[in-house]
Amino acid sequence: MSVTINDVANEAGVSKSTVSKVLNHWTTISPATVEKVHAAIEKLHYTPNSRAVSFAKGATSNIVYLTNLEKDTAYRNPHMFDIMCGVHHTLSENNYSLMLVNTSEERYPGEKVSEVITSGSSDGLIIHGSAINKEIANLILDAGFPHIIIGHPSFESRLCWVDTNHALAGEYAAAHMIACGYTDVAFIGERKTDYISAQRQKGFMAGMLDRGFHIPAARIGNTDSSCQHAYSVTSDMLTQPVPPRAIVCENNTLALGVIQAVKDRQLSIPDDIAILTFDVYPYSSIIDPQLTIVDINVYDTGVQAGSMMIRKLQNPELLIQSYTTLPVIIQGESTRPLP
Amino acid sequence: MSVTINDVANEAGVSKSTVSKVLNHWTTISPATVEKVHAAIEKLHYTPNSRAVSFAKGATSNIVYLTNLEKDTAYRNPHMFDIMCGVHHTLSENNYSLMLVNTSEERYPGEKVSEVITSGSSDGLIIHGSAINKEIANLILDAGFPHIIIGHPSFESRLCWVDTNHALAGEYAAAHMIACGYTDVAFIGERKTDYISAQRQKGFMAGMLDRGFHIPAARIGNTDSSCQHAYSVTSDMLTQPVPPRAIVCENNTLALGVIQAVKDRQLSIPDDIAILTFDVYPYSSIIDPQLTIVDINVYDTGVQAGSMMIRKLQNPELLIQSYTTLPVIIQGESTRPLP
DNA sequence: CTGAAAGCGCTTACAG
DNA sequence: CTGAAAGCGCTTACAG
Repeated sequence: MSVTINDVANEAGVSKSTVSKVLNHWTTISPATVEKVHAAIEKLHYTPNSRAVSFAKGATSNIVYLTNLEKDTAYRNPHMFDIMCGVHHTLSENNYSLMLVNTSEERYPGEKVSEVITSGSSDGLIIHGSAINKEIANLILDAGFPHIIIGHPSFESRLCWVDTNHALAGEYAAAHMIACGYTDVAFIGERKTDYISAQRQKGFMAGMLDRGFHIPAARIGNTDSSCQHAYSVTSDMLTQPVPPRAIVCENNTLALGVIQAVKDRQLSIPDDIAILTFDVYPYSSIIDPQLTIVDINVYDTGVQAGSMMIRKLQNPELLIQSYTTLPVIIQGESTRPLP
Repeated sequence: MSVTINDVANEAGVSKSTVSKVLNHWTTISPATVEKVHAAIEKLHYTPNSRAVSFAKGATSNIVYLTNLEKDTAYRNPHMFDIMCGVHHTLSENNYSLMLVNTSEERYPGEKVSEVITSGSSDGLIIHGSAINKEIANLILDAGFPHIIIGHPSFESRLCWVDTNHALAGEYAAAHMIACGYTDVAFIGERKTDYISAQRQKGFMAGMLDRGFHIPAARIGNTDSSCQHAYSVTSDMLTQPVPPRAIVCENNTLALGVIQAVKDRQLSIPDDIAILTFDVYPYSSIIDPQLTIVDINVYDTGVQAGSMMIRKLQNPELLIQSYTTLPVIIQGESTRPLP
């Protein structure tokens, strides 16, 4: 019923080996033959059966995006999908397809990865940071399966990963504040155990120190990552004899609390207190005033991960462990150079 | 190198046909044989090669989720991913995988669908409303390819689709308002040409009328879908001699403008003006006050679409055109029964 | 530069 | 209840 390589071979008057070689861009076929085969393909509207190709080649041209998918992930963590879109973009350009696999409903840790590896349904694995754990790490390392992890794993290993440099983003925040003329800057972050928050804080403090400004402990506020807690921590800070001139908020949710605290004390942004935060978030656009943001282009992180995967497939020995995407400053109304 | 069906057959002392039958749950195999085969599979850690299975069966156990993916879709339209998660959940339960395909970078309309259909890389197509058009419709109908479209297509056809009943959601809004005792209720919607907004408005007005309350034209505000425009339309409405007692906002963005307009006139919510909107949105949680919402569980819509696809695969003749997921009221602080 | 032939690892009529 | 054999539609050494 559907057109096969044999039909094309007959139509073109060549063997199916030759058709196959044309399809796979072998350089040993004469231009005239290539021409004939293409004409036959056009005429018959032939498309190779991808199941047969996969089977014969022993490869799928498919990559799995492994992640932890809960019912409301789309709202709580849109970044995960933005990354996925970036990955998809690059793979698609390279004629790879992307299959979504969810680790959240596994019967045992590593179940899905085992399946992917042993069933041969995919040539490589891109693993979102939310899904990685030791079981999975061991499975892919033992099998030598091509993989890229998005986000630096929390444990040492020979895993391949790409990540954004959160400490660098913290430095960008410091540089921006100093450039505006703010030298007395506070930092409101998450719990001290939060990796990203700690990195950003570290980078921020180092960036300030490099430029000659030491941030004392009193200017650092750690929260339970709720808006409410950010509000109270900020309120406390603002009642100190000398309040800070500017505040760096580690994320948009904290920023909401910080802004409210500033407004409730009748202080104006940025004239009394300047504010900066990290990451464009779903509700960034409706925060009043529009915040200055140190943004990480996570779509680009996905694009990078996709490229790395393509490189791995060509050169499986490659050990990739790198910080890729650079932060970028999105200027809002919440910071302004001092006169 | 890797374990094949022959290895299992040897280990179990049966033919590979028999192993295959055990794998495919044929009922004609004796319990003793099944036992032996399972033991061999366990011992050898055998997993069937999915490429070979696909090829031999002529089917992939894979479904494509076709959608329009732009760089910032994850932020602008998280619903699309929530639906996708629902689809994935159901398919995964039924041992189907989900492949993501993007229509936004096609060289011509229908390119991706043609590829999917003719290459046989997938057994069915779930199409997000953002990706459907006449070209695609014709391709899948001509090929008789199993498909489910999420969202009622804007043109008549024999396509299979599932959708949520937006008019019904409008009725829910009316019923809730009446139940609270609000009878003079305004509706702020998008442009008149917006399908979802028009459906919600229609259902709302019908719901009010059914309960004996006619909504006059002066109580309907159409906007260009911006927060700002919602603000001005609402402000105008509130300066009328008799302002409405409650307002139904067709979406969260409009609600932001409406709330601001109400607050700027020193009116309190819900004591002076009650407010209700549709859909849980990324920033719903930070709107002050928390709004009462008529929500459509779009994850469930995805789940339904997945189930329908499974049914279609079993019975390709099935014509599915149905409204599935029911709306649900999420009570917030912006409406309250009158004393 | 081209083709005949083996083979990829399963499934499934068919025969027994 | 079980197995031998053909076949799914390609790719790829190999020979010429």
